[in-house]
Amino acid sequence: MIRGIKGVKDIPPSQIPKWSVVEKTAHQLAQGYGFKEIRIPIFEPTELYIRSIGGATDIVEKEMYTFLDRDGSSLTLRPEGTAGVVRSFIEHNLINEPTCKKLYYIGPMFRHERPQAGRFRQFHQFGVEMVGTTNPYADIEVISLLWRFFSSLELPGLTLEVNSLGESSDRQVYKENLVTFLNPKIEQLCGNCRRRIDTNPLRVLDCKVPQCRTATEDAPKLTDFLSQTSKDHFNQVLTGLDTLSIPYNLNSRLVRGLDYYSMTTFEVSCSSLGAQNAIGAGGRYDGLFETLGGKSTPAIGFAIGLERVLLALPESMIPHPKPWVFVAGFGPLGSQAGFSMMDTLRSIGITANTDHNASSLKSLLKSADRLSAPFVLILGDDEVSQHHAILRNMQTKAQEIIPLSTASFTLKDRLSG
RNA sequence: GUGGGUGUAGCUCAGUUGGUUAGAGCGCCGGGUUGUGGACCCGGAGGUCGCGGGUUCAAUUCCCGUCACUCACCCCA
Repeated sequence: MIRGIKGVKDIPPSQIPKWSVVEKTAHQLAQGYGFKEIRIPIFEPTELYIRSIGGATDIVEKEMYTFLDRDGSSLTLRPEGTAGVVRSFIEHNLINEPTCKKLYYIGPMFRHERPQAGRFRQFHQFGVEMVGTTNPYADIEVISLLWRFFSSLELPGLTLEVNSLGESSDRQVYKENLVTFLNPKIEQLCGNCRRRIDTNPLRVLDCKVPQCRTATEDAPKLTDFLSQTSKDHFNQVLTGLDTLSIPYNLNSRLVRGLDYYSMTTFEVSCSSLGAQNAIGAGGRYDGLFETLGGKSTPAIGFAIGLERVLLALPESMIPHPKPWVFVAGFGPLGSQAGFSMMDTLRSIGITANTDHNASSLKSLLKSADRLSAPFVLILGDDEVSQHHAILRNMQTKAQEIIPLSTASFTLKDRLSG
């Protein structure tokens, strides 16, 4: 038997209704905010991700699915969406397209991690990118869409945390101060963090190891190193969130794991999720375009993990199936008539189905029951010769005799009621 | 990559202090006669007890290894 790949899941028919609500909500809300959908490739040159995400990050160091193409060039299955969108943006000069400054995507991402609850090797993200403006209103709009997506789906136990990483010059000064603070305390830090002092000192603040927490309690705060411009920007974002009544917590330790973030960053976590509780996150990445060889262009976006959204999705959000009719044609005349009736129904948009393995009325009804058909159209030889059919409501057991000539219209009426 | 838990029927799980034909519930198939589903009753199919090795007269049960699943660390959405 050939098994599927570890951490790569099938989505069985029973799960599709959940996915449909979530995807539909994503499309409708994103478009309602003026975002246009973009579909980018599932694999890209490896270099794209190394340069955008950062060579010292876990994603690049140990989680990418990287392989050689036949010509020897290195390709990578996308571990996230922003890099590809920005690459596409630069490559096609989308900055000149007025309709392309707000883009969204939905699709699979790939990271070689050890699977656990809410974490898979192939997982799906819904993300948006707003390109070309430094205006704080852009930040607010993006966070508002993120928050509205979750509240439309009625996910319980959400917390929004926000922080500002400042401009890269702010961060440079801060980093030096932080390293000076950390170096004397190096003995108290975990092995991971000792390494981080050189590679990415900001992440030390994000460490969950208790000793690291206590060691960094009095660490200098990034907020104190922000330039006036950064401070003003961040304050306007916070004021905007207040105006829109979006609840948030300030978290000066919130550091994103991808190197390209700057200024505003945010993360939504969900208390009903267990260990992997980050359900959506994002921030500004004003430097990424330049990093990838484009013109300096500010941008902000987020990504949401759809599997995690599904885990937290309340049962009540799953829509009831549309009413449909099971056609039970039996006997030489009945099965003929049933078959053409089914086609007539489908031609006017009524969902109709039957079971070709059932031939007696009993077995047909049994099959209809198992498919939880709300209505069954009974068509035996007797009915055909009398030019009518029996419409059975499976829930109430009520049956009515309807003329064959107008059956499809009667059906349409009954199903919509 | 590290650690814990689990692996018995299609599914959820009992069980065997090592001993002839391994159980339940649900599901599935058939029957309870002739054209009416779900309930009930009766019957039936279905398992190399994850795989490999070891100990033993004897292993599904004990030991070792391995693989898979799962949760957590880490990291992230």
